[in-house]
Order: sequence, then C-alpha cells, then structure tokens
Amino acid sequence: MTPQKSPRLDRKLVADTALRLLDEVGLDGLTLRAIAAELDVKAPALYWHFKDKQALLDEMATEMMRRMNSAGEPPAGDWREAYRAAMHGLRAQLLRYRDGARVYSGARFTDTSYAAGLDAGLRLLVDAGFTLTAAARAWYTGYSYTIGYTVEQQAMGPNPFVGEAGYDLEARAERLAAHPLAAAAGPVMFGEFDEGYAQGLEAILVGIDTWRTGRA
Amino acid sequence: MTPQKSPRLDRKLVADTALRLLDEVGLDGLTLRAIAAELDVKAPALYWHFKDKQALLDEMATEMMRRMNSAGEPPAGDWREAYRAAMHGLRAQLLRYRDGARVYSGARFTDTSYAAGLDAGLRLLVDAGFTLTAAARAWYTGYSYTIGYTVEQQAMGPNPFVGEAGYDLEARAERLAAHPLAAAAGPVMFGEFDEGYAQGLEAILVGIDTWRTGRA
DNA sequence: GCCACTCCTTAACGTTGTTAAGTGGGTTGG
DNA sequence: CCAACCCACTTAACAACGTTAAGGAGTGGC
Repeated sequence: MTPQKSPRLDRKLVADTALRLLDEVGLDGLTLRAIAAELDVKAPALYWHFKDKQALLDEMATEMMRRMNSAGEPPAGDWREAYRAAMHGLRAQLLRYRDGARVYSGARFTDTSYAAGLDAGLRLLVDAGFTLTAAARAWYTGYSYTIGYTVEQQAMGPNPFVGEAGYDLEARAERLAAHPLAAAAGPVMFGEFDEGYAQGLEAILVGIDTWRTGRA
Repeated sequence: MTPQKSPRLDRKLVADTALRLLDEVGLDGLTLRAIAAELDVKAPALYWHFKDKQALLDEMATEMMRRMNSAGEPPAGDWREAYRAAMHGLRAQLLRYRDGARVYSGARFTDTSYAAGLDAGLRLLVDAGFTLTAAARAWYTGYSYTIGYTVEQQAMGPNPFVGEAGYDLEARAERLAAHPLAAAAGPVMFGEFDEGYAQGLEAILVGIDTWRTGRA
C-alpha cells in the first residue's frame, strides 16, 4: 500500500510520536508496543534506534527541551523578564503533555543543545550583577521549583483544571475538619495552579535579587 | 522454625520493610516479590493488606511523613525557624532513602496525620501577619521547591555526594566547552547539594516575607 | 463438632521490557 | 547482471512483573 523505501523511522519521529501518544495514555500506558503500533511497526524495531526504553524517554525529554528553547525569542533585556520567561516556558512545555513533568525529571538530555539557552540566561544574570555561582544557584532554584510544582500538579490527576477524576477538594475539607487552617489551605494549594505558580516564582525572584552585588 | 501465630504482617510492618529494602535496591528494584521475600511471605499475601502496589507506595510515603512530623520539636517561636525546620525536615526524610523523593511525590497519604503539622505551621505564619491564602502559598512554594530539588538530586545517581556511578561533572564540562557559563555552572548546580538547597530556601524565605502584612 | 473468619499459599494469567535469530529490499562491487 | 552486503525491520521467545482465583491451615464462637 504505502511502499516506503529507506528507513521508515528515526529518533525524532519516534520521540514525536511517543510524545503525542503520551498525552492520550499517560506515562503508565506508554508501552513500547503501543508506541510501535502507532508507527505501524513492531516493538523490537525501536531497539534499532534506542538502546532501551529509558533512552527513548531521554530523547522525549530532550525534544521537549528543544521545543522550549525554540519557543519565544531568546532572552534579552531585563534579567527578570528573561528569568520569568525561561521558567514559565519550561512550565508550559511540561504541562503540554500528560505526565510531562515526570518524564522530564528523571531523564537526561541526549545532546548539549540545552547549553545555549542556559548560557544566555546565565550571561544576563551575570551582567546584572550576579556572580557566576549566584547566577547558577538562582537558575537552579527556579528550575527545581518549577519542576517540583508541576510534578505535584500533574500528580493530582489527568485533567488539571477541571476536577474530573482528579483530587476531590470537598472530601478533603471534610476529612480535615479538625484542622481548619489545613482544610482551608486546600483550595489555595490544589486549585488555581497557574496563579499559585506565578506567585511562588515572584517570591523567588525577590529572594534571588538580594544575591546581586551592587543592585539597583 | 519460628511458629508465628496470629497475623504475621500488618500495614506498618510491610511499609517499614519496604522502606528499608528501597534503600538497597532502589525504586526500580522494589518488586512485590522482593518485599514479600524480605518478610518471609509470598507476593500475593501483600494483597490482603493493600489493594495494589500503589497503595503500598502510598503507605510508604505516609510513613515517611509520619517520621518527619515526629522528628524534632513541634514548630514554635519564629515563623522563619519553623518554616526552615519543616522544609529541611522534609528534605532530610526524602534523602533518607534511595529514590525517596520520587516515592514521596506521586503518592497520596493514606490518612490525615499530616494535617496537624501543616495546621501548626500555617498557624504560625498567620500569626506572623500572613493571610491564610498567603500562608498556604508560602508553604506550598517551599514544599514544591524542596521536592523538586531533591527529586533532581536523587536522579543524578544512587550515591549523591560521592560521584560513584553518578553524574560525571568533568565530562560535562568538556562537552560544554563552547558554552563557558553553562559549563562552569555544573559544579554549582550538581555539587554541593546541601548548600545549594539551603541557599535557595533562604531566597524563598526572603521572597515570601514580602507577602506579610504589617511586617517587622 | 462444625461453621465462619482471618491470613496466607499455590498456581496461573496477561503484559511488559528485552534479546536472539531470521528476512527482505537497497545499495554497492566486480 | 548477479552476487555480496548491510540496513532496518519481523517473528519468536524469555524472564520478570503486577495481579487474580482458588484453596487451605489455623483460630474462635456456639
């Protein structure tokens, strides 16, 4: 029917297809056989292109990072703007796929294409008065926060904003009747994720600003 | 040999044993058969006490949380001290086991015993001038940061401080020769984890302090 | 003495990641 | 023009995993 010549698969096609499938079935449902079926191929064929499943997941994470770096303009101008843009961009990319944050953490990049963006970001911080050490710490602090926050958010359920099959906040409030503050904190922590994330990041910005020398 | 009467297992014994085994074999090696063997029991016996493996992992995470709450004195005095103690205590508990952070995130507590500690922490923040919403956001910001940071740290390798079979920083620096800042940032981000964590948390403390009303 | 309940065993099922061996089509060399 | 060769995939199979079904040993009540 479709007389393909030459290789039918390559690493990028497999990673792209796996990312699309991830959104439908989640990380637990992302089996090699399912990915292969989506590519009209049998599972062992994937082993020609990847050493094992983790290598495929690494390539998926790397692809997510590439899309993150190619989205939006390169960092310029105010260091705060660049920092915000980088972290929000990371978060947006993690949220684009079901269990995206869990795939992304736990993976190691398959190339060094992340370094250009990181380098540019650090350059801006250094030019703004951070030592290199402080700049690296500042970057990694926001990076860790973003990943942790998004992992926790996606762990709440497949559909983050609607409560469909997700975390039942009303039931939680009833269980915690004996602890009114903890009970009332539920909707703040487990609802309004976007706003909660943004505010936390602003707090980090305020905090790391104090690390700058000669700040203005 | 050991003629046990009555039940040999209960949820706590299973969770404790699984946590001890986790440290030896890691999350990927933590199979139901291995846990059962450690308890001198066959794998299906675990299904009498837990609905499925995730329920066991949930109980393990809950046990970690209980140990965290029972370690150290209850929060009192300065809100900063209490916040610091809570987050460092959480981190210490996550680091106590291999892949501890990955087990902990992704899990849901099996009871409400976490609420007392959370309630006490929030109370201190509210008394210090935070609105309840701000207090909850402040707590969750540090919580997310702590989990994200520790997940990333433990993903680097089984032995965090020694580089044994872990991440090779020198090789990384060579790969990134074209991006000097990114290359130099490696040792800051992926070494000195304890100091890096503590400094990031201090930045968050500075940031959330600005959320207080009538601060002094 | 018998029923009932608790807690574990034996056996087995389907699925998963992974490996070994085989195969066809495309390109290359003589 | 045919043979040799290698790339890229298929078929077959394996061990290990989570999980379920069925059965049995021990204890307690009446």
